[in-house]
Amino acid sequence: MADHVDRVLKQWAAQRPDLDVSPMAVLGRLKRLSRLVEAETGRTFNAHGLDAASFDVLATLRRSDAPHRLTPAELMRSSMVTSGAITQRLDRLEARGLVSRSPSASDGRSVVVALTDAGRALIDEALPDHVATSAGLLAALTKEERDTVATALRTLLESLGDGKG
Amino acid sequence: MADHVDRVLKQWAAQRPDLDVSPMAVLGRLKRLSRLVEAETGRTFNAHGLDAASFDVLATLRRSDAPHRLTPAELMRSSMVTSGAITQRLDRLEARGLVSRSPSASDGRSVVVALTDAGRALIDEALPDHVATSAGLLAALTKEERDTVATALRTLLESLGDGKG
DNA sequence: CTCAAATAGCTTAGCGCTGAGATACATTGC
DNA sequence: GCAATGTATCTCAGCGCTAAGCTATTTGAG
Repeated sequence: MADHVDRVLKQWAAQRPDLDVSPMAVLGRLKRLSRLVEAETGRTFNAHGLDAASFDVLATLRRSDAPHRLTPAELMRSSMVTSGAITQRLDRLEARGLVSRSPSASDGRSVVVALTDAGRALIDEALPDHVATSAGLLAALTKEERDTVATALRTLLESLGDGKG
Repeated sequence: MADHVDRVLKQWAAQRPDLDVSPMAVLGRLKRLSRLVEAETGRTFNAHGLDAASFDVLATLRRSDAPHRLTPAELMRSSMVTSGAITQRLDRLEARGLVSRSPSASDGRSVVVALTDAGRALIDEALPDHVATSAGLLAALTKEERDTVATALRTLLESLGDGKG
């Protein structure tokens, strides 16, 4: 029973026995799994005329309190992409009529992004599918295993400063 | 004690209590952690004049049996990127004199990619740094926790077909 | 042997993101 | 009140990747 990373670790043990490459057992799998998960969830997004970037923005708006409005700066902090990326994501979503931009009343520099009715309808339609896809991706683990992994990943995220950012 | 994903889960519980979003406790953290790890390891690569893509190719060659030769197709299967991406990665590495391409003796369609002396020197210099960075990223977990996570991630990868591919 | 199907590698248009920088407005310290 | 600093958003050139498609070669079924 060996996955790709097991083979990689074995190769390193043969070629560089002086190095302790055990961190790769976690980080190598994290990277590969992340890619596979992105590919699979991406298919669900596509089925609803979306991609991961658009879904990310719509879902972030949707889960914020009604009336589902956030500024580009808030979207940026939630998404881990640069301000330029948010501008472009919003350009695309606005062109499709899924979000609206209006000037902020309280801050002359800022903009308020809101879900339109069409945007809200689309994300509410895509969400259950996305959740089902996500559950399917984790089906190989028991609930206890999922909790253990979630807890460990949270510990790592907190140690890296995610949570205050 | 709450990280970004805890807040997201709480928002979903308030906005869509009908959905079981618990898979996001794992997948949301996987995504964020993956991004943070990429950013941090990327800094180490940069410090050696590399990026993740170049390091990936050089490391894959380096850990294969001496004389560290692989075909583009083998590099492609190891890296989870398309053949076009491999062509371009090799173009860049070849231009810098870090790898060489020569026609395969046994298959007229194929090419053999080899680490040059300079390429091998560079990857051998960068590797210990990368391993140290990787270990640092996991410092918040005990060895037992790291093993538990690695095992769970392997289970997931195998369930998704990684390992036979 | 032959020819259709599979495989290897390369090409290129288009895409989303980054990084650097510009502009406008807000806040802070004096 | 005002200058200096910080913040919010947008712009855009450049980058690496994908997807689709091309050529050349190998494989395998009949």
